[in-house]
Amino acid sequence: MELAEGKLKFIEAWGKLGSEWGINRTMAQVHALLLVSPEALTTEEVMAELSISRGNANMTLRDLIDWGLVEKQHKTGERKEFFYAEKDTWAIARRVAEERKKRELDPVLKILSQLSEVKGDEKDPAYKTFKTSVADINKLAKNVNKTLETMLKAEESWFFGSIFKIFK
Amino acid sequence: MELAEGKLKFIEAWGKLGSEWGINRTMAQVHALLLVSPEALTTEEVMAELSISRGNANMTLRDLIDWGLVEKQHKTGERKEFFYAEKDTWAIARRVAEERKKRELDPVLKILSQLSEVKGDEKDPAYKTFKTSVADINKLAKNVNKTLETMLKAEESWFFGSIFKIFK
DNA sequence: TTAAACTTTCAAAAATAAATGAAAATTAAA
DNA sequence: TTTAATTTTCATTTATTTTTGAAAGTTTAA
Repeated sequence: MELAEGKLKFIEAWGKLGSEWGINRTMAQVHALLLVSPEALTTEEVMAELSISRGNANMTLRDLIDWGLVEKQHKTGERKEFFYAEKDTWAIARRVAEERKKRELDPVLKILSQLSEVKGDEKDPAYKTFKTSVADINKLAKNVNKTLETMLKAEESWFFGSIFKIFK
Repeated sequence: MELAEGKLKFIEAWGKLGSEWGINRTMAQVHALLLVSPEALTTEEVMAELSISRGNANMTLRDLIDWGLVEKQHKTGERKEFFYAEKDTWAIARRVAEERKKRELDPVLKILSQLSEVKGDEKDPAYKTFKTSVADINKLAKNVNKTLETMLKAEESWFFGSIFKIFK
């Protein structure tokens, strides 16, 4: 396979994966494009490579910056802004994990703890099932939360190394 | 908070979480409803509780069965079908992990291994960056894959217990 | 200043995903 | 069988998400 073809395949695959995980397809594609670009790209270049509009490119790049996955660069003598993607995969994974934890897991943990307070008739099967399900999910969510917190602090080799040491 | 209100909050939260993770909101809500129901429900009951159409209820329930999260039950003397959700949270997490691994991670691993074969000019920065990014993502994906495989085999207490023993 | 280069915004359009509901298909009791 | 109950299908409709593109805003060089 040629580089050009591989690049297209990579962008396509990353976009598909993103959309399956609730991330806008175009955003994932722009990220993929920047990931395989040695140099920072301009908005124009992103627009041209992916055939997307200026507005779309601009908003998507801004979102990627908000996620901490891309940074703006300025080149001396150049008026335009350049966009460069963080290349360290483990850092990317941590950024995504951190952001989604903050946006999604933390709110869910809050709601679950409220739902743990629901009072009712201990004889009522509906109440008992509710209680048990909420308690179980709460326990799992807290374990996931603790694991993520560990991951956010860890180096990749340490994190996976330690996991596999245990489960070998 | 009352049971009725808590139930609504739970269904709403589960639906929102689902949609953030690429799962149809209604499907997550039906799952939530069944999770807190001590008894198996009929299609009619699901339709009424969530105010959704027959077609939607039918398709959603079928999808949940495909995911292995819900099973059909038949009651003697009853013509209708009843739907019951697996209540063991760890089993649910494993089912979801297994299914998404199969549907999403496995195809990505396959593409990444193809992309590892891309040939090009070692002096070309575009080629070098492509190679490095693909190799790094491949490594991470394989580690995630191994961790998932471990999780699929493990008991919850063992899995998290072992992780926290290491990271204490 | 001013004017060209560049970035951002956002209402409208297009694309995509999900839901409806009535008809067709299936099932099982009479 | 026949028929009534129940489930499934799927063309249409509705809702949601994403993209466009032109206008407004901003920046910087002359």
